[in-house]
Amino acid sequence: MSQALQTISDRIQQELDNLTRAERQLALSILENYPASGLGSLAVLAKDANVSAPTVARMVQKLGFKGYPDFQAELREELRAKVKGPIAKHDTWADGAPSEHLLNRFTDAVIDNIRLTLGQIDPKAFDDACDLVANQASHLYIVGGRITHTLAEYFFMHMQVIRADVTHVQSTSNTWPHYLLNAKDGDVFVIFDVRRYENNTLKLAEMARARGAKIILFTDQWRSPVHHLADISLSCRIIVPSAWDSATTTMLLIETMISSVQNLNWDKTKERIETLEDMFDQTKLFRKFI
Amino acid sequence: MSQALQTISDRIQQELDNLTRAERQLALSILENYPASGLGSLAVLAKDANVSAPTVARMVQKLGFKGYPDFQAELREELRAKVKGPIAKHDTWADGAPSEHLLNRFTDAVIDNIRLTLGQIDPKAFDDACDLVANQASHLYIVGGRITHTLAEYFFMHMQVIRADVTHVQSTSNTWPHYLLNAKDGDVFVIFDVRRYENNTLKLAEMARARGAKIILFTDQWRSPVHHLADISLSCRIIVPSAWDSATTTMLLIETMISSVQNLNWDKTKERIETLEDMFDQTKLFRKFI
DNA sequence: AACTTCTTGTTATAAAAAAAACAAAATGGA
DNA sequence: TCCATTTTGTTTTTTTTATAACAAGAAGTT
Repeated sequence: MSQALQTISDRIQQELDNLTRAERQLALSILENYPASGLGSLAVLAKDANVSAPTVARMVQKLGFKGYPDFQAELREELRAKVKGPIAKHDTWADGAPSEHLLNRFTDAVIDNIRLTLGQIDPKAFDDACDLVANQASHLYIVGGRITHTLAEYFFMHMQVIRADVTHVQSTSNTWPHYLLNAKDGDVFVIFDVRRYENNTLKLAEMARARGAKIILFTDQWRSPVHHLADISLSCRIIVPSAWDSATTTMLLIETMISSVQNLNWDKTKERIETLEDMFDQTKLFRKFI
Repeated sequence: MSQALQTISDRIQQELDNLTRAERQLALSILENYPASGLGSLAVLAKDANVSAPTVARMVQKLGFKGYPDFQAELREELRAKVKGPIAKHDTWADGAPSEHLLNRFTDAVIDNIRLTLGQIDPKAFDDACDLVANQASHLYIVGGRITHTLAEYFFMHMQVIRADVTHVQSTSNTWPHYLLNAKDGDVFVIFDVRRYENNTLKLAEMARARGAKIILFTDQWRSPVHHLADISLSCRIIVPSAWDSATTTMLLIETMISSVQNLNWDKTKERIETLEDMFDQTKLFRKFI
């Protein structure tokens, strides 16, 4: 009955280190849909977490409950207290931090960026871009600038696994003209350029265009001058409460594109991925996929 | 799956007139502690409302449920949806694309990752980490692995501007032991390690720890083994509908930290940035703003 | 008042859920 | 590599839980 100072959620997180692999797997599954998942039957909870029923029973006992029913009773009590409690505990992202905390303000801004970015993106254009990137008939060049080169590299790293004929070009380097010598008609350039826009990148885009290459541009809401040359432009909101701009939304689009391209190329990529799975198997920290 | 537009609470209130005396008594009792009371056992609910068990069974059937378990299942589903909050209710993120489109599914997953990550982060720990990173008295080492090195570099790039004495170490490189020779007691290591966890990174962390350094770890929900050595661990959800894991949430935390550290160091950073801007202006690498 | 209909509760039964007992598998140390 | 220990899963048993069947009671009608 005595509603502890800490919630069951806190308690689980605190004990996370003392739990075994299967128990931790279960614990994370509970937290995933807290507290709803814990209010169903033991068997369903076990199944959702891909562990056996006794594992559930054992874990709740480890957490200090008499048994699963006792665990559920406290969960319900907690829910009851929360609903009754201070009207609508203002929804913040980071529990236990005031809404003025940077964690909350920053996250608000990023969610806003994501919403606005996705809201104005043309799905057709995005799909077209994915098709271009997935097309193994043409060479793929990935171009980043001073700030964006990490994003470019992240994209490059994944593309390298997914397909052949990928090159990472840094526009700030003075070696990039060499790469362009090899560019053929129909090749694809994925260019990253956010403010402050870089002259080198623009020059590179012009020359790529002149050689008949397709250009896909990742830029910000104000759009790099490269967008006049681009076949497809994807602009992301980058405003956050910081002296710097945010790359999080761009990252989201990049990752979505990676996933999409991977699907498009699945037959050809399969083996490469299987190798990757083998790598996962090597770590003993995860259960094999069911 | 089809979560009705109206909640069960609405449904009960709407049916209130068609219910008998005992049933109404029960209905009001349910609404009293909604939804917690409905998530317990039928018998307890009956007792709390001073009605018999069959009355409960009969009423939920009158409300259109197959039986009490069915009623509970919907209650849990409702709770689940409510916890996710209004942000998740966003039917589609990309206008003009069906909800099955990868853009929408991927964004859903990322928002979920952000929500769950922020929900379990300890703001105090985060602030402490920022303080450590901001402290210019100690040298700052930033460590990335095979996959995470782009994140590490992104963080490094910003830290380089904000403060002095920053080093970027790649744990996959075989030169990192040299860096450790210089590490002193009290120095700070920011380490990135997500699955599959890298042995090199663990070794590096052990040695850093042995030399008396503080360790801040960015990892995933399953937590790299480094977390046993870390003073502060920040774990991010990374699950997305893709063969790859998502770094977007980690990026969000990194950027928030950058912003926070920048604020903490503002007096000292101000000049650095101004100097840097001058240098860039002179090299004409960039266009002017806007 | 007596009959009918509708509501409610008690008891009995069937279904399910949780826990215990046991066996297999994985892990860690010598 | 082998053995001891821990962890995990399967099967069985016990308990709990929901519902069905039935009976008592209340309300309303003629």
